[in-house]
This record gives sequence, structure tokens and C-alpha cells, in this order.
Amino acid sequence: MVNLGAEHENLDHKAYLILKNMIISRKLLPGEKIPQEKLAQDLGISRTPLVSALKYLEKEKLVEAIPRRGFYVRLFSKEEMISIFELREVLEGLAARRAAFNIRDSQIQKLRRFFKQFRKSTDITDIKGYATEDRRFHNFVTGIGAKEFLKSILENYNIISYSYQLVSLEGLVRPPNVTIREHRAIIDAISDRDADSAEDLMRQHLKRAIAILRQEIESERQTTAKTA
Amino acid sequence: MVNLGAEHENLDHKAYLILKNMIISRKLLPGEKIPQEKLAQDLGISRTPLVSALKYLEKEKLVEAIPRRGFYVRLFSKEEMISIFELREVLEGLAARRAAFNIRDSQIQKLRRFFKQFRKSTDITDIKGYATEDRRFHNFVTGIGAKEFLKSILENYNIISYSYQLVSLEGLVRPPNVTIREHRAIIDAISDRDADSAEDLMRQHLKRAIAILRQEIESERQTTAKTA
DNA sequence: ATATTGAATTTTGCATGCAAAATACATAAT
DNA sequence: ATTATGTATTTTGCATGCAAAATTCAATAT
Repeated sequence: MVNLGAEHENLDHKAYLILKNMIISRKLLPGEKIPQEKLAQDLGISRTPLVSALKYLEKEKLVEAIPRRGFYVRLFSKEEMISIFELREVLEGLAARRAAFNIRDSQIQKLRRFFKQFRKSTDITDIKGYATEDRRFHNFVTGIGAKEFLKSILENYNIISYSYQLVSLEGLVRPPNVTIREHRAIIDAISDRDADSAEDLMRQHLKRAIAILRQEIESERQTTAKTA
Repeated sequence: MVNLGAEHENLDHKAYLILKNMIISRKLLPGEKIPQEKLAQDLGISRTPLVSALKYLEKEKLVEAIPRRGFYVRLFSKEEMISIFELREVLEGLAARRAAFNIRDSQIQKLRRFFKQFRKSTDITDIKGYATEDRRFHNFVTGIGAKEFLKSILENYNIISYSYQLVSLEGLVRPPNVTIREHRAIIDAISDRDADSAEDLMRQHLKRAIAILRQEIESERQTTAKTA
């Protein structure tokens, strides 16, 4: 069966993709008001499909609608980042479980190739490259394991990509030489089709990131208290 | 701080609530096409806010938008019901965990009152009443534990209410006298603020429902195979 | 009877217009 | 100088209009 869903692409969907990109790439900044008339003109469309796109983004929490006042790019606090990571923990845990169930042999080959370029280095210096690989890895696993609802939740809420943006260096919460072992363990579990381990390891992996985020909040709070 | 979010209520939001209700209460049936012009007239509004409402419902998966063809009430297969339950498993598990962390003493009192009316009966005959209590219980727990994203996912996707609609008798997957023990165990864990147990028990609770659903699918498949 | 073609009708996607609300701005009052 | 008040401007929410696409339905062909 062929997917014909995207056969026609309406203006509002195009606008949606463009806006999403503008937000993620920081062309529209958090807190900023979205100028409907101007943006519609820039995109060469009317306000109708633009507003339609904004409504989609509102559901995805990328944008906040305030009645009679307009749409604003959403702003996330560190506390909210933690709740996003908590969601990733359980959702990607589920995705890892399902991936272990579903994965095909050809996909195992691909999975095993992740982090190959970082095999030899004890100290990984290419942080940026590692961060990219990290993202690709998580997307690959969820791509195999998450369908339908789980997939749309992970996609819609932009949990993955967003999570990476607001934290520490290059979007990594913890240093590569610590997380690479965990990544390898997850790869092994999924390749062995060990669903329970895959879920557990993925959850532990993300739980540790959450712990770091909580620490950061705590130390910030103390610094602020001292300064004040 | 007072919540002023719902101060103004736009037409599209009103339409959204009405439509959601119409779908849940089966005034609009799964698979049915939504007649925009007629419905707009019935509601006394134009197509603009109606379509806007439909876009919200599309994101919630209650409605499917087919470009140039219109909106259709979504139809869920039993397989999809399973993936919804899998989501409930991890999301309500997280909610139970958070509830155990957050719950206030006054809320513990309330929590302990759930299923009180079924205490004495070894065989619960009021299935409908039990089903209602079941729903209220799950909503209460998620109400305490889920905020922000988790809350909106659970709400938006209507996972809870929807889950109950399409399965077995009165929306219950398993008989009351089996599940009531599990409910009580969850209540105890949350009241004891034992987050790990609360999460684990909630997950086991839902896992068992999933197992039944899988069995039902399997036996259906065999029946169909025989008939065909 | 069933399938095919083609016009008539309906529906969708989008732009536009407009009243009401919100905002910005200028002037007056303290 | 700051606050208050009134006015002009902009923006929002919604209805409406219209072209293009989809659907219906009748007439014709198989």
C-alpha cells in the first residue's frame, strides 16, 4: 500500500513547515510576537493558511495563542525542559522496546554502524559531530520503534530536536565519553532483540541526563540566591 | 496568580469543544465525513472557525484531514487501540510516579475514597458504576501527576476516554473483581509516596489490559481464518 | 444490467473585507 | 517628569466570495 497522504500539499501545511523551521532555527525568537500580516506577505500567502499553520504549531506547543492578542513563540524554562526529558524517558523507552521487537536484520546492520567514527578515540574531541550522531541515533531508534501515535507525539512535540537546543554545549547534557558506552549498550540490546533491556537502558540513559539538568537548576538557584 | 487564559473564548474553541463532544458521544460516527457547510449552519457560525476547530481535532487524531476531500471522523483498529494502551502504560506510569511525588495530604484523603462503594462486594455487579469510577480514578491520578506537556498529551490525544470506548463491556477490558486489587495497590503506593512502586504498579495494571487486548485480536484472527 | 462519459452541483482552499478589540501615540492634566 | 485621557492606527476574529477540485447524477455506450 502506498501512502498518498502527502499527494496534495496545501498552503497551510507548507506554511507550517516553514514556520516550524523558522522557530527551530531561531529566526523567530522565543517570546516574540508573530506578525501575521507581515509574515503572510513575506510568504506570499494570505492570513488564512498562515493562521491555520499557527494553530497546528499551537497544538505542538511551539507557539502560544493568546485570544485577541495573537500568537507568540513559546519560551521554555529549565523546569519545563526537565518535564520534556521525562517524557522522552518514557516515550523513547517505549520506542526502544518496540524497536527491539520490530527491527529487521538489515536495520541491525545500520544500527551497529552508529558511533563508528568515535570507536578509537578515548577522548572524543569532535563534540559537534558527536552531538549530530547522538541526534541521528535517537531518531533512528524512534523511527524503527515508533509508529502512529507514539511517532506523532514524538514528532509533534518536537521533543527530540527541542530538547537538544536549550541545554548546555551543542545540545549535549553529558560528555560524549560518558554517554557513548550507554549508546553502545542500547545498540546491543536492540540488536539482540532484548526488549526489556532496550527499554530499561534507554530510560536509564535519559534519567541520567535529567539528573544533570536538576543539578544545574539547583546550582543556578544557589547562585541566584547568593547574588540577590 | 490567576489563570486568565480562558477569559475570552473564541468561536473556534467553542466549536472545538462541541465537535469533540459530538465525536465522543457518537453523534458523529467513525469514518463519517464531516459536512462543513451544514455543521457550520447548525452551529450558527461560518466555516472559518469550524475548520479551525477541525484542525485542532486533527492534531488530536480524532479527525483525519484528507486534502481536497475534507475531514473524516477517525476510525481506530484494535491494533491501534493496543498502541494507545501502550502509551497509556508509559504516560500514566509517569503520571503515577509524579503523583506520588507531588500529592498533598488533602489529596491523599480523596484518593483513598476511590472504589469505596465497592469495598464490601466480592462480586461487583454494577459494571457501569465501576467503569465510571475506574475512569474517574485514572483521571484523578493523572490530574495530580501530569502537568504541562504530559497533561496536554494525555488530554489532547484523549487517550483515556478514547481507550474506554472501543473495548469490551462498558469500556472495561478486565472484570472489576480482578482490577480492584490493582487499583487499591496503586492507591496505597501513591499515598505512601512510593514513586517507584506507583509507576511500576500502574504500568503492570495497564500491561495486563494490553495482554487481554492482544488475546482478543488473536482469537478474532483465528475465527476469521476459520470463517474465510 | 453494467460501465463510461460528461455536464450540473457541491465542496474545498484561499483571499479579502470589515467590525470590534487591542495597541500606539499624542495631548492634556497632575 | 510622570500619569491620565482621548484619538488614530493596527491587529484580530470572523463572514463571505470565488476559482479550482471533487462529487453527483443523468445520459449514453457496451
